[in-house]
Amino acid sequence: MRLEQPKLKKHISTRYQPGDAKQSSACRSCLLKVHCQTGNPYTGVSGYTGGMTIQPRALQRGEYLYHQGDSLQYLYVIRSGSIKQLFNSWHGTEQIINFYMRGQSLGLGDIQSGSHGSSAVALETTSVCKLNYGKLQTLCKQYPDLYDRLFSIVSGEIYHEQTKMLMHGQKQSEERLATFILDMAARYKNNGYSFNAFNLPMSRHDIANFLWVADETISRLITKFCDDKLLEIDKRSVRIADYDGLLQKAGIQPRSRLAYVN
Amino acid sequence: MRLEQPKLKKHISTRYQPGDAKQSSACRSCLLKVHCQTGNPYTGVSGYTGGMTIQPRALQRGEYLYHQGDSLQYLYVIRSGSIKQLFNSWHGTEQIINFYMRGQSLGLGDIQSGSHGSSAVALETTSVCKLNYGKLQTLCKQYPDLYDRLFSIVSGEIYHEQTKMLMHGQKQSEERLATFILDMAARYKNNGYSFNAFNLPMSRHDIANFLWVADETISRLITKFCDDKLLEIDKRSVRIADYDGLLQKAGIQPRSRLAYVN
DNA sequence: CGTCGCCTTGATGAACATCAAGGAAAGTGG
DNA sequence: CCACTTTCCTTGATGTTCATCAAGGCGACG
Repeated sequence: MRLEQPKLKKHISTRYQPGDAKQSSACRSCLLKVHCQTGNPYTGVSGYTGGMTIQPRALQRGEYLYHQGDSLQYLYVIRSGSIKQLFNSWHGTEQIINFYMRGQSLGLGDIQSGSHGSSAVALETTSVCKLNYGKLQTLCKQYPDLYDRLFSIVSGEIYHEQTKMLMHGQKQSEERLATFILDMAARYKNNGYSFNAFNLPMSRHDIANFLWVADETISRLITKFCDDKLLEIDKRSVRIADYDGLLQKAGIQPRSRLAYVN
Repeated sequence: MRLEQPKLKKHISTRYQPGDAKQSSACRSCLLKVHCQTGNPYTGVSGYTGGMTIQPRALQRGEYLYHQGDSLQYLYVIRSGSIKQLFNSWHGTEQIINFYMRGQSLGLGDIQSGSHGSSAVALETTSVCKLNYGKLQTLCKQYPDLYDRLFSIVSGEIYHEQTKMLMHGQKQSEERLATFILDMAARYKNNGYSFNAFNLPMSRHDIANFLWVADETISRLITKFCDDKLLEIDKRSVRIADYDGLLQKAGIQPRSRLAYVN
């Protein structure tokens, strides 16, 4: 009794080349994934996709993707680089709520209210795809499978937020920092990079703000971790020297929930 | 070219009586809302609804609705009572992630993984509606508007989680407790109760756990708030004596984001 | 070279955890 | 009904973690 859904996969097989370099790792976890035509030869064609476009200009360090209070026009997915999500309270203080890295989506928490409840600022040169939310809704009506996928992603975001809570709930700041570093490592690993040697995109100050400790405390802890031969850090480049030791400091079991926070 | 959507409102007008007492305040924010037939005379009829049913037996204090690790079968909406969401870490400690009160949904963060990442325990005698997730998906395919509604709710949950983070990010435990109490007040108000006199459903121990402070600290702060004429507390019954004073202690502006945390 | 931003290190003090003891209310069994 | 335990909460004394204040190092950049 129902009309058949448009045959999505067939379209893809003719129009979208999975081998396309630009579609690779950053897109694996993207919410539009199979519907996306950015970076493939058919970008210009207006068809069943068209919701997703690459933001033409990359953001520079410190630049805002959107401001707290802006109305929600787009959702964003990070192609490369990283972004901090921050909340400005009325008495002028800033609180970093999240760090987003490539493949992650921004704005999902602002759908209900229709406006951005916090700001997004690039930590480094960052390129994003943007996705008109109105068009996304239309697209979803056409392809209910996309709805399911979106659902899964948004649900995952809740899970992620709650897991982050667990990290912050660790009372010792030492535990929190260790968990944070392990989480960063896990994220780099997820993106196909080395998990035991990477560059932190954020400043010490940002880390301190995010972990709710004083800047000086982060500094001290980092030197302590180095003294204890857990890490080797030169400015923002990190090498994990003793993974198990870090796990122990973090007080977490290898494959527990906290092993992947952000 | 597309089949018409089933005319939902028509069905409702004949089958569902909005005046039904059992459908009142607890259901206002429920995710199924208009699709729900619990508590109306047609409950037994298998029709386009049927995803949502009332859990026959109410939970008693301390009873588990589900356990961490259980596979996700249902989403739940609280009809009356309250529930704490808690995470058990491998070294045996418990961390309360959330308190849920009537009208709120449980399990949304567990959709992606397909299993409950934390447990849900009743704080008092609690009645819930349960909602088979598989059926919900089917229902959504039939009524895309339901999808949009669900989406909004899940997005709101992210927003809510992030706002909770802001509360926890307040460094002084005094601020956190004040924010917590104001939040409880706001929730009672939302449910149609008095906002300046209510009963806390959770123990001091639970509050302490949730706010990441020692039990003794909560005790001391409460007596301090009473001494300062901000509150009058007898066991679990709270009366807010000085609302503005509490706001000031919490360090928040009347209608700011933190005014409604949970 | 000087200035600025970012980070580090040291000294001090405050907030809060921990340890310890006891009170009040509620349940339990006689 | 009364002892009895148990749970939950309160209050006090002490110690530790971490914020704050202060100073200086170091690379980047003009």
